[in-house]
Amino acid sequence: MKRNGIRRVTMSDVARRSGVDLSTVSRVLNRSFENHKYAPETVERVQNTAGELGYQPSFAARALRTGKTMLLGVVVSDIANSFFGEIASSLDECISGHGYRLLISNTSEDPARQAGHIDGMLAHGVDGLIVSPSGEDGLDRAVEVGVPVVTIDRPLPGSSLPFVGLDNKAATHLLAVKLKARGYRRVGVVVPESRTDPTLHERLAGLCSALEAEDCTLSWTVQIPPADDLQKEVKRVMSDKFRTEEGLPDAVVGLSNVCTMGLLEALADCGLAWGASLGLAGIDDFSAAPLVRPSVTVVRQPVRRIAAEAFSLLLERMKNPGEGFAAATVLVEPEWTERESLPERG
Amino acid sequence: MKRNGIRRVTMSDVARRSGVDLSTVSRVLNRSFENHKYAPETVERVQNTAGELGYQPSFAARALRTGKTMLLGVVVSDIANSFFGEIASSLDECISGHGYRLLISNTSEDPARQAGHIDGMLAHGVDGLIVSPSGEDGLDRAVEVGVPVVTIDRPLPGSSLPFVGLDNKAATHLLAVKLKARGYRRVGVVVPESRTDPTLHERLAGLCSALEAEDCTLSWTVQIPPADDLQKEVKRVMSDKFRTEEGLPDAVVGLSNVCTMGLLEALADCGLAWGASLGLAGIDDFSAAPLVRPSVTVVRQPVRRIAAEAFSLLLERMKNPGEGFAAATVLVEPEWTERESLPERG
DNA sequence: TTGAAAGCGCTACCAC
DNA sequence: GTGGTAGCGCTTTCAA
Repeated sequence: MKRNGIRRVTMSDVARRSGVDLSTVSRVLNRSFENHKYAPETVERVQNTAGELGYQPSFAARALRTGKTMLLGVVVSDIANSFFGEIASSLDECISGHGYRLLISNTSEDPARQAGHIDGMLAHGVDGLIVSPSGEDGLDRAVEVGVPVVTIDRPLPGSSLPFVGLDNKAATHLLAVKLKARGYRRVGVVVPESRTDPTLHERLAGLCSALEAEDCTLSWTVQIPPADDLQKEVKRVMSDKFRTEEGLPDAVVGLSNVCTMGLLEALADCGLAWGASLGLAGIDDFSAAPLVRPSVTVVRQPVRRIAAEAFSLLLERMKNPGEGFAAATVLVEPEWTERESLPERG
Repeated sequence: MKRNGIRRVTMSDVARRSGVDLSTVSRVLNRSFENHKYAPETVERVQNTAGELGYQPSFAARALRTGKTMLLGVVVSDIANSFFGEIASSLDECISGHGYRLLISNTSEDPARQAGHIDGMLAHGVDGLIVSPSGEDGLDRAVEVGVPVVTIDRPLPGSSLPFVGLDNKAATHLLAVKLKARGYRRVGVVVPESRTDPTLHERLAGLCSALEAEDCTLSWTVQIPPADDLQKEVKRVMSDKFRTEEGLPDAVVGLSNVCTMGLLEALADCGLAWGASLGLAGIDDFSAAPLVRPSVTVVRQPVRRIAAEAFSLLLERMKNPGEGFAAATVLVEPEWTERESLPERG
């Protein structure tokens, strides 16, 4: 193969140069010594010339032969979101040592784009797929061609795909218990309205019933319609609400990190202080949470664990292709991250 | 090719099913009609059967033949950093419509890992590479095999690789002028000490001379030694400094987003208010900047433009392989982002 | 312990 | 307008 006039070093170059057969080179370099006891001197000679020539295997050729590309597809809604950034970073760590590489794509919550990206990744022959699904589009194709898929962050409704994500029930329960224990009775909630992310409904429903169980009242729920810049939209809507409405609940809760950030902006915008007078908490951490004053108490998702579990599930499925795996759902426990915005109520 | 017992649909399947030759299918599906006027009915038949059969091209096979994989390698120090997250997201947007996919890797500022990742990406046959270099390791290999490289964020010292990044001179000049104009005379600076990122030296040197030109004084410079969690390290070091030292400068400046965030933590930690009494500004925006009170005025990097310029440079080089390109350096202009932390001095 | 050769799916050159 | 075919670089079965 020539590219730009520079011919890449191939196995047959190494073979010719070291006076052995192509297949010998292949076996030596792939240390498939199980069935082939090569003379130590042959091994050494081949390895040396490979080194001298600067031989690099061609994954494309290997993929064509073996059907394995050592490529993992990662499809998320927004890689610029710190949550997915950390997921990507953790996955990168997980795969090192396994020889895989990460193919990453954004869907922007657009099912059509998701389908396109999954199709593209399948065409590239990814060995496995980690998807934070914005709808079911494209996923069936993957299953059809036998590529293992693990979903993360939010399950795909009605699907039996393996899933790894936060235990939202536990998270909302934790939140409700803390709110109650600290004397907050009437709480307001803000949540994005999303057709593609059932997690948000789950959190909302979970918080509702958990609050009820704790004898607390859900003063109001604000659903933020989808928007290009969701955080700004939250700010806008909530600023309006804070300005026009009489009375505040004891505490407000953001059900996703973007929500809580928008909420923060709205509060500041309206000159409302949070903390002692108005409790504030969120689900999902964000980089500004420890920086603002009072700093924001949140229920954290153990991001690195989510990534690790997802990879391990995927690895298992890639190693045993075609096996019938039981539906797997790994719910990771939330982590209470105490900061200043939800103090004991005076 | 079988994978997991599921045979993928190939061109010859389509050919057989539609009663034409394999090569016809190839040409029809690749719309290489330039030299081949096919009968409309043939075209339609082929396209239909391809659709029915659910044919998906194999990029591996195509790559083996053509030497193009439609894969772009992105090597950065930390994909979890919002700067690189946005870069990745912007690139993802840029490539859509060009058919490329993104292969992303973290180096954690480790030259050895960088070399490993670049090698791996070359083995996968990436058509081009976008690198935020942590040293020169591995880059020569890419150049050797003729794969175009564009560096971003920080140039590789002594290298003629094309580069796209912030105009640091302009950024520090802007900062100095604003400081002066608003009555800040003595300024303290905090900057990470890095062996792999010349940008930071450049910013420091730039700010030094710009301040001098404006008749301002550099009260102190704190260099933060490399650490696992740099932000925490900044916080630690600066908290110490603020607590033990008498007197404060008129303003403090963080030379990277992580620095400014750590600075923020340190100030809060020491009960120091920024804004009116102590000016605060930073280079490089971060999500918490508009959220804290007073919100933090920064010199922003036009991230999306950096990504777009880098891609366009790369595209040009990929399209004209082997051409001798003049060394290209694209310096993008900083954007003054006015917020509250650097008011006119009373 | 090593060699020969088939063939993965595709593109592109040459024929007709 | 369409068909035939070589071969990209590699793994792997079969033979020796």
